[in-house]
Amino acid sequence: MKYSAQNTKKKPGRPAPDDALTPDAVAEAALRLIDKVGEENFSMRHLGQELRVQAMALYNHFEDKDAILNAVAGLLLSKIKVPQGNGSWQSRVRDVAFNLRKMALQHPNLFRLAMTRPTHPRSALPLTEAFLSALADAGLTADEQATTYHACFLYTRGFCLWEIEELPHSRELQSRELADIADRYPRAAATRRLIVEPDPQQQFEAGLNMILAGVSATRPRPNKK
Amino acid sequence: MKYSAQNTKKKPGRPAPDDALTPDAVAEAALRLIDKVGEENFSMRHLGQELRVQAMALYNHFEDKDAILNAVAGLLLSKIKVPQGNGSWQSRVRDVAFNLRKMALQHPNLFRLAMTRPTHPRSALPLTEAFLSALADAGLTADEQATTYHACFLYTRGFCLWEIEELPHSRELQSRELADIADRYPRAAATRRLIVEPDPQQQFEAGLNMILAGVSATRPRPNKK
DNA sequence: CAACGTAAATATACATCGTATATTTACAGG
DNA sequence: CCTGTAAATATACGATGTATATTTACGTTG
Repeated sequence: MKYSAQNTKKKPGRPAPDDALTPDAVAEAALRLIDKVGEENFSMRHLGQELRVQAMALYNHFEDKDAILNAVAGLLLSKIKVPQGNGSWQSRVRDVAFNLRKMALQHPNLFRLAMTRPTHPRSALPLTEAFLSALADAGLTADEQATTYHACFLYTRGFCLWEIEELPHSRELQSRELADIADRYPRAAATRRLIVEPDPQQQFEAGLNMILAGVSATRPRPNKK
Repeated sequence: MKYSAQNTKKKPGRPAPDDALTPDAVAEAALRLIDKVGEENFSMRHLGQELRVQAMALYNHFEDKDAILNAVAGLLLSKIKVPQGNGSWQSRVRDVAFNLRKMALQHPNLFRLAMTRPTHPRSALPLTEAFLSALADAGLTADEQATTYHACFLYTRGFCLWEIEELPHSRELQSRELADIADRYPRAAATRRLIVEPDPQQQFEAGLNMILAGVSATRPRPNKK
């Protein structure tokens, strides 16, 4: 079911000011389209059609497709709400991580894009800052903050990508194959079920808690706020 | 610089048994090719040329391109050596993680493929088993093993992908942009340097140790071996 | 040993993709 | 009003994955 031609018979040439595209409009439309159809089904022609425009018109506003994807990534990151800190530093770290995961679950087709693009350092800064502000309150040195932030972020991102992209496939794995596996790797097969079957939210929280416990263990007397 | 036609003038028809392709030969060639040129420059025609064969010949041995990529992923995973356990459970977990990272650094163009494809559960089993055997010796319950394994694995994979795919880009970020960043997010900018500049090996180890410390903290009295 | 079915290759073709280039149009500034 | 230019269309090219048709020679069977 290819997207049909829908009789776009527009004359070439400069459009009326109100009908003109803007980079923002292009980026927003691209975001909505990818959200709907996934990145692998997103093409310049497809996006053009969504905007009632030929594909090449988009190149007046963006260098190439890559630039559009970068813009989409930045746009999505800018929409993540970062909680202003209340409560213990642990619960603030958790809040940030939970917000990230919430975005992942709401926009599974956009999450990888948002977390992967080079735009990332720039637009993810509020998020980073929220993480670090919590870790600073834990009394960590700058070095420890860096390591801890990195570990928490990588874990959170990795878990969300796993939950979105791998868990669904894992769940439909044939029991035939599972039996085959269980023969030679009994422990791995059993563990597989313990990872795939339980509530992901709890799994996520348990892993994050483990990291936070490691932080506390390394540095047993944090500053009281 | 497109790969040139190199005068492949072979007659159609069934080849001599010695000249015939095999699925294994195709998968190995694909692995080598992707290792060299990266997944995004890997095409059926390109692979065919490597094997002195038209692209369509490959479809006699694999369903489609996706199936070839799956085979490559499995092939690479099967080549990872898993250390048989010596030393404390912590050092055994570290060994497995280090082996994974070693493979990542040796084959940066193949690592994402290997870690992403659905083949994963099947071929990664020896690796999983090695992780779990160490965690079992730590005295963890099956549930705890599952959570811990998952956290360690996600962290390791996430770190390696970051090191391979993001760190290089981060390092060439313009100082102009950095200054811009430092104004509004001083903490994040400072942390960025602490993450991007130090030795990745030490960073990786520090993060992993943090997780392992969390495990020990949660369960302070492991079984002695 | 000849006939034949079929496995494994080539040959050709198509839709789709990103995008380079050329053309067209209408607004904006002198 | 004239004109330069911004923003659109139109067209075209090279790649890509792969469906389909064709060709060839191996292996089997009479």
